Amino acid sequence: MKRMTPDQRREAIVAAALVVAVRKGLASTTVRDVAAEMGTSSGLIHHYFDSMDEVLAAAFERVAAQDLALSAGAMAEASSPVEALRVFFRTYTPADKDWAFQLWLDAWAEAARRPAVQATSRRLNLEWQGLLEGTIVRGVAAGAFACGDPASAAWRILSLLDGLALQVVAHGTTITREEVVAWATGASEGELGLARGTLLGG
Amino acid sequence: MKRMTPDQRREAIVAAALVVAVRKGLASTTVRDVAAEMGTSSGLIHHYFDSMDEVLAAAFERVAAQDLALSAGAMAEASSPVEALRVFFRTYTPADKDWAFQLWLDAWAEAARRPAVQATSRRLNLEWQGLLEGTIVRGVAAGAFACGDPASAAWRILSLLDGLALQVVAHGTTITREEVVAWATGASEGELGLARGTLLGG
DNA sequence: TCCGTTATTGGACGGCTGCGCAATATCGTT
DNA sequence: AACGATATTGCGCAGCCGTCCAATAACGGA
Repeated sequence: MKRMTPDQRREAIVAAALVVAVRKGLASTTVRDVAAEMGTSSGLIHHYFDSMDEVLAAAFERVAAQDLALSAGAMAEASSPVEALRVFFRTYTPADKDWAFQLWLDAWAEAARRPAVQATSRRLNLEWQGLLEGTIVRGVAAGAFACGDPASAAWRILSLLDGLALQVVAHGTTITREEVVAWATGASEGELGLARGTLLGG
Repeated sequence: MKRMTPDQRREAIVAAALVVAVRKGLASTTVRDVAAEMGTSSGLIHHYFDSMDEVLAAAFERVAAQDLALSAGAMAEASSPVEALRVFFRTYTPADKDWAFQLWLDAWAEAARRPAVQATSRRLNLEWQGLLEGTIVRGVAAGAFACGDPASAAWRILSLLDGLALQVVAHGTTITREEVVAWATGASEGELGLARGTLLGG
C-alpha cells in the first residue's frame, strides 16, 4: 500500500479501527479486521501501536472526544447557563447515533480488562462531568440555578442520563428515547431549582 | 466424569460458567473454559445448550435473578415502604461484590450481539423496576411517599443507581461507593417527597 | 444378568487470535 | 543515480474459537 507519514498512518489506523468497532463491537475488533479495513497488512498495526488495547482506546477516544468537543463548543456559545444545559441535553442524548453510546457500553465493560480503554473511558467521563459542573457553577453564580453541590449534581445528572440511555440502547424497547430526555431534564430541573419544562425548549 | 441427571448437569454447567465469567468476563467465557472448570469434556455443553449465547445468559441469570430475589424477599419483610426502600439501597449497592455489577456491564454491552443475553438482561432490569415501582405505589397509598408517576420514578432511581455504580466499578477511583449511596438516596428522597436523610437509616 | 437408553467423550472441522520478525519496497536526501 | 532510513509486507508461532458427531461408557429397568 502507499506509504504514509507516521501521523497520517496512525490516523488511518484509528479511523479504520473505529469503522470496525462500530460494526463488530469494541471487544471483537481484531488486528486483522483493522488491517483489512485499511487495505494493508496486519503487521503494520503493531508498528504503530504496542498492543490492540491501545488501538481500541484510540478508536474509542476518537468518537467520544469529538462528541464531547462538539457539545462543549455548542454549550460555550449558548447565551445563558440554562440555554447551555438545553444544548447539553440535545447533543448528549443518543439520537440517531446509538452506535456511539454502544461504544460507551463496550468501553465500560472492557475497562476491567483493558488498561488503555479504562484510562480513556475514565478521563472522558470525568471531562463530561467537569463540563456539566462548570455550567452549573456559572448558573449558580448568575443566579439562574440553585444548587448546593455542583460537582455531585453534575455526576447525578450525567449518571441518570447514562443509566436511562443504557436501557434504550442495550434493551431497545423498555423505555423510549423521549422518556429518557423528559425524565432526565425533569430530574435536572428539580436538582437545580428550575421550573418544570425550563430545560425542554428546543 | 460421573454421570448426572440432566437437571443436575445443567445446573453444574451454569455454575461452572458463572465461575469462569466472574474470572474472565462474560464475553471471554468459552466452551472449553466451562468444560475445564467442570472437569468434563467440552462436547457435553452442547448436549445441554444449543449455543454459547444461552450458556452465558443462564450464567448471568443465575446471579442476577438470585440477587433480585434476595432483595425482593428482604424488602417484602420490611415493616414499611420507607424501610423497604432502605433495604433496597442497602442490598442493591455493590458492596463487596463488584463482580456482580461487572457482569451487568458485560451483559449490557453483549446484549447488542447475543440475543439470549439481551433477553435475560432486559427481563431482569424490568423486574427490578417493577419491584421498585410496586414499593413506591404502596408507599403512596400509605401516604408515606408523594409521587405522581411511580413507574417513571422507579426507572429514574434505578438508572441513577446504575449510572453511578458504573463509575465505581468500571473506573474505580472517580467516585466512592459512599457517594453513590448518599447521592442516590438523596435524589430518591427528593423524588418521593421525603425529608433529607430518611433513607439512610441502616 | 443382560439390554436399551442416553450421558459423556474426544477429536475433527474451518476458522480465528495477538504478536513478532526478517525481508522488501518506497521514500527523501545526497 | 545511488543510498540510507523506514514504512510496509507476509508469514510464522502457539494457541484459541464454536459447533458438530460418531464412538463409548454408565446407568435403570427387565
